Amino acid sequence: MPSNPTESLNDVVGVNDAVLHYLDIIYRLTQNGMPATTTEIAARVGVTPSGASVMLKRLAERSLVQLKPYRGAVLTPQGRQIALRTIRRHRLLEMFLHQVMGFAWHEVDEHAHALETVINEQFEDRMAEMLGNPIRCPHGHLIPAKDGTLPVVNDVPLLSQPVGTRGIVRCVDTDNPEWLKYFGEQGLMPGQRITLKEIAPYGGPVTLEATDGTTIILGRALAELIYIEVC
Amino acid sequence: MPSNPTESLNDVVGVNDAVLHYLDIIYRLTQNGMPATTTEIAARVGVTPSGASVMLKRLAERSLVQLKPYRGAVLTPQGRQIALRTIRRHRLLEMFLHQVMGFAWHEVDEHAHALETVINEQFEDRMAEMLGNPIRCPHGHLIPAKDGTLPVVNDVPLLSQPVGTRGIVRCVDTDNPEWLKYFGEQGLMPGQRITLKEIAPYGGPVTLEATDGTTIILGRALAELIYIEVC
DNA sequence: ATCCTAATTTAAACGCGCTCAAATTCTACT
DNA sequence: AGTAGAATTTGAGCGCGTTTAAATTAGGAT
Repeated sequence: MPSNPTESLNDVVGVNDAVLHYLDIIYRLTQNGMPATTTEIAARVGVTPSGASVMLKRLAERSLVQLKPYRGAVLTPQGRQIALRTIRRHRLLEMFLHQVMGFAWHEVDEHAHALETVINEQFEDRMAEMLGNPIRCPHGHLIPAKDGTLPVVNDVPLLSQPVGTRGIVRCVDTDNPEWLKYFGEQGLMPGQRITLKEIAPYGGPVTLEATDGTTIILGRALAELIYIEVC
Repeated sequence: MPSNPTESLNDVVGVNDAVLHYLDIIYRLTQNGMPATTTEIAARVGVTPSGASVMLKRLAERSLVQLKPYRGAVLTPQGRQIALRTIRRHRLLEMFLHQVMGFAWHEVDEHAHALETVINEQFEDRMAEMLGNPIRCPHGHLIPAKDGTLPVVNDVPLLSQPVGTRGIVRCVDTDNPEWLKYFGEQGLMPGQRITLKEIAPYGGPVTLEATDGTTIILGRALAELIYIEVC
């Protein structure tokens, strides 16, 4: 039983759940501009490095990734396009699960991951329509358009800004449910207006102030996940 | 990558998408009280009879079906329970897709089929809650409760009734999208009040009258799919 | 009772994604 | 430049669901 009953782009080369998962992960890992290493990919997919190595070779044969042996992998334009479609579906699903079905923002990633490779284009379109073509998922990640283009935004890392900066939280860049839950409890989610009050030296805590005057103190690791739009 | 990230009942014996699909189909085929034959099962799953035969043997080893060689298969209590859960999810999904997402009733089966094995219990519960614990899918099929029990209803086959009977359509027993579309165009869907006007002899057409006085003439094959509650 | 045909099962093999163990290649340090 | 240690790839093999082709069985017609 072939597992993936999807359309168009997919069956060009016999793409299935596993392939989509790899492409998705490689896309994320290469967003910093660097090739993704076999070991990194293996860790994310939850597989032995040797297993990932074999799979990467297959993806390369199908022209979905560009592979330099011992040097890591990058997506080809075709691979990137497929990855972007999966990511679009994932983030639309997260939005749908949150807005329509009322799941908490730290719960949506798990469900979306399970569903992203089995829904089809009609389902994708219906969600987008119901949600008014959102450009961000609940965590603030950008939702690629159907043609693979990404919306242009002004997000900057909170910690790239000088103390005193005021802005609106736009993205909390993690899928970790515990962290998300904690962020939520602190009121730190997209839309929240904050002022950067203090950055303690030597990797120390970061102090923020919310609109209502509440003071929020975060460890450096968490603060690094926040992106804002300065205003 | 193991494909089925579900819970409880499933991983008792290593149940996955393929197994769920088989159990679902065997449940449907055995509803008439007769064992399901290998060829029937193979046809529904979309697989060679030999393939189905092998798979059935495996299901029997796992005590999910009771198999008499050359005589057909029946679900064990355990197999039936798993099948009922999949069917519950399938029909809840159909209801969700129809009521919440606005898909037409002839479109929902396809989507539900793709999703039924990947959603988890939390998702199932959320749908049931949003829909107010419905007991029927959009076509009128019964939705098993979480404990596997089926609601008790008074559905009878339309054609088991004498001419002149008045009743409410409760179930249109097909998943065929074209037929469903046609039924819908005739206004024949659950809830519609109808009167059985005439049954032409020798397998001829069946004449109905809707509440608004409209006359509907159906071929015998389609009429046999309709179940009503007499009133 | 026997035979024919259709249904079913078995046997051998395949594709895919995976693991473990061994071989290879890269990289950084001396 | 040489080499140790880490990363990566290769090779052998497995599990699962599948297919094709061959063997077996069931059950009605004669």
